[in-house]
Amino acid sequence: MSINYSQHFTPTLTLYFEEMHQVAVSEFEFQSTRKEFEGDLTLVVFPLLRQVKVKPEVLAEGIGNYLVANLQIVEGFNVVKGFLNLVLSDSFYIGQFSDFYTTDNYGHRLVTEDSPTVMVEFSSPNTNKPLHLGHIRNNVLGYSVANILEANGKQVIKTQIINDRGIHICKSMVAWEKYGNQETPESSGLKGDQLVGKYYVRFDAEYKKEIAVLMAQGQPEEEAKQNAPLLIAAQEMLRKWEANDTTVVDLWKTMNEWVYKGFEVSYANLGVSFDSYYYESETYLLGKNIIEKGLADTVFYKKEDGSVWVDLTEEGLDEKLLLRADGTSVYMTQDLGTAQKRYEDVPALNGMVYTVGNEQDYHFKVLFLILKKLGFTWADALHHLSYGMVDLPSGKMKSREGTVVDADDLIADMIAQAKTISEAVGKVDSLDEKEKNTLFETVALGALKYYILKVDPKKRILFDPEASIDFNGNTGPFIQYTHARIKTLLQRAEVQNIGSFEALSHLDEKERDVIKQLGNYPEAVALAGTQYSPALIANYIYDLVKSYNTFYQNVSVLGSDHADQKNFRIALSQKVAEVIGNGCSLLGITVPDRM
RNA sequence: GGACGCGUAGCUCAGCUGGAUAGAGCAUCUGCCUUCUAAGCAGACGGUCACAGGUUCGAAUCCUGUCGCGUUCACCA
Repeated sequence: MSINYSQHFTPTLTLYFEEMHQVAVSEFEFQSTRKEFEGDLTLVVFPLLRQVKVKPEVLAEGIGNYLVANLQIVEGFNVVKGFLNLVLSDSFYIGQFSDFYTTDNYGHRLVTEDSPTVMVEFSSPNTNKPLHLGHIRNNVLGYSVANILEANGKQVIKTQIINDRGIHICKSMVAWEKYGNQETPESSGLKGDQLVGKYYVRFDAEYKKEIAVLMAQGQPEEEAKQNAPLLIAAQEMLRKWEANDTTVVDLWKTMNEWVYKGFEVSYANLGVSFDSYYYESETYLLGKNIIEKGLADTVFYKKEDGSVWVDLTEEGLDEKLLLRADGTSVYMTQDLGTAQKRYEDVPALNGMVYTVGNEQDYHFKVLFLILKKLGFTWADALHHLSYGMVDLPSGKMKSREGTVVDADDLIADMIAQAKTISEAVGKVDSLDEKEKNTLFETVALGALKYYILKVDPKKRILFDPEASIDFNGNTGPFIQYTHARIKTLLQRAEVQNIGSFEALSHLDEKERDVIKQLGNYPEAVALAGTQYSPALIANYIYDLVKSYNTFYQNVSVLGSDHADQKNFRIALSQKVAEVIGNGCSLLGITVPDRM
C-alpha cells in the first residue's frame, strides 16, 4: 500500500456515512486490489459494519455507487464479500505520477537548521583488533539508519565511541615491545590495525605457552593464569598508563594512531564516515557525578563496602552495580556519563541511536531505565538499534579459533569475485582499466551491503561467503544492473516536453504497476525512519526494480508511436532511476550508470 | 531457573497498524535474444506459517501455554 489514497477518498466517504447513515466515520482501510480481481484499490468494509448494521455486500454496493457518482477518479467497482474493489481512472494515476515527477528527491524531507538533531552511534571498535564481519553489519546498518533519518528531515551526527583503553590494549603493547623489533606499519607494509591485531594474537599465543610451562611446574591452572609473566606485565602497563607514565602513554598513542589510520582505510572501503568521535580514554571517568546525584536523590544506594547499586527489581530486572567498592567505574557508569556528556556537547540534541549487537539488549534496557529514573527528560528519546549476530556456515565466529572473517579480506574477496563474474559475462570490455576496477568495487560492495541490509536487523544472519555475492534475484547487483540499463536507455532517448502528459488517455497495466511501486517508496522512508529498518527500504526498492523490469521487458520504451506515450515512458524511466539511486544511497550503495 | 529475541517452501528471506487463494529469490523443470544491457522476462513445481488452545465476521500477524534455537542475567567491556 502506497500512494496516499485516503486523502482522496476520506472526505467523500465521510460524507457518504453522514448522508446515508447519519454516523461519523473518518477511518478507512485501503489495500491494493489483488491481481485476481478487477480493480486497483480495495476498501475493506468489514470494520465499518460496527457503525452501520447491514450486510457487508449491501454496504459495499452502496459505497461503490456513491463513489462512482461523486468522485471522478472512480470509474467503476465490484464487490466480493466485504471487499469493495474500485477501478480508478487513468487520469488519477497520470496526475499521481506528475506529482512524483515534479518533486525532486521524491519521498525525502528537507533538512534545515531548525530540524531536530539526532546522534547515531555505530562501529565503536576496539583498538586492538581489525574490523571483522560483525563490524560490517554494524557499520552498514548504522550508516544506513543515519541516512534514513536524514531523509526524514533530521540533522544527523554520526559518531562512535572507540574503546581505546583497558587491559586488552596493554596486551598488544606488551607483545609489541617484547616481540615487535620496533616494527611499524611502514616497515612491515601492514595496515596499522592489522599490525596491532597481530600482536594481540601473539600475546594470546605466548601467554598460553607460559601457562603451560607453569602448569608443568606444578601450578594449578587458575594460579598459572594469574602468574604468567606476560599477564603481570600487561597489568603493570595498565597501572602505568593510569598513572600517566610518559613512556607508556607515548607508546599507547603511537600504536593507537596506527590503528586509526588503518580503520580509516577500512571505513573508506566500506564507504562510511563519521562526524565526531568519542574515546573511552576520555569518557571512562565520567559518570561519577551522576552517581552522586543518584545517591542524593536516593535512586541509588550504597552497600557497606562502599559500592553503589541501583535496584531495578520493581521493573522486573536485577540489582545493578554502578560503582565498585574502590570507587572505580564500570561499563554502566561510563555509559551514563557519556550519554550526559553528549547532551552537554550538543544541547540541541533530540535523540540518540546506539547501534550495538543484541547481546547488549539488557545493558541498554538498564541504561535507559536508570536515566529515566534519574529524571533526565531526554532519556525517552534514546534508542538501541539492536541487531543479530552474523553466523558463518561453520558456526559462530570466534576470534580465538581464528574463524573470524576479516573485513578487509572479505571486501577484497568480494571484489575479486565481482571481477571474475563480470568478465565471464563479458559486458565490461568497453571500459578502461580504471573504470573496470571502480565497477568491480561498486558491484562487490553493493552485493555485500544489500545482502546484509535486506534482512531484518534483529534477525541473525547466516553469512555464506559463496552465496553472498549472488548476482541474480533479490541482490544489490540486480538493482545496480537495472539502474545502469535505464541510464543507457535514457541516453538514447530523445525527450520532448516531459512534464505534460495531458493528452495521455491510456495507461497499460505495467505502467500502472510501476507508478504504484513508486508510490511505495516514500512510505518506506517514513516507516523506516520510525522503526530504523533499512530492510524495508531494500525490499521496496527491490519491488520497484522488479516491476520496472517487467515493464521494460514487455513494453518498448523508445518505439512507441504516440509522442505523448513515448515521453511518458521515458519520464517514468527517469523517475525510477532517480528513486533507485536515492534509495540505494540511503543504504550506502552506489549505482553505476554503466555496467 | 528468570528476562529478551527468533521459528514462514529443500535453501536465503518478505509479509506494514489482524483482511480475500500466505509472497519473492536461489535450486529444479519449460518457453523467450537479427530490434533500446538475457546480470533479464514469462510460466511450472514447491507451505499443517514450530505445536496446542484462546480472542473474532476473519489470525502467519494479537493473547496464553508447550517445544526447539540463540542471547543475557560479572566488582569484563
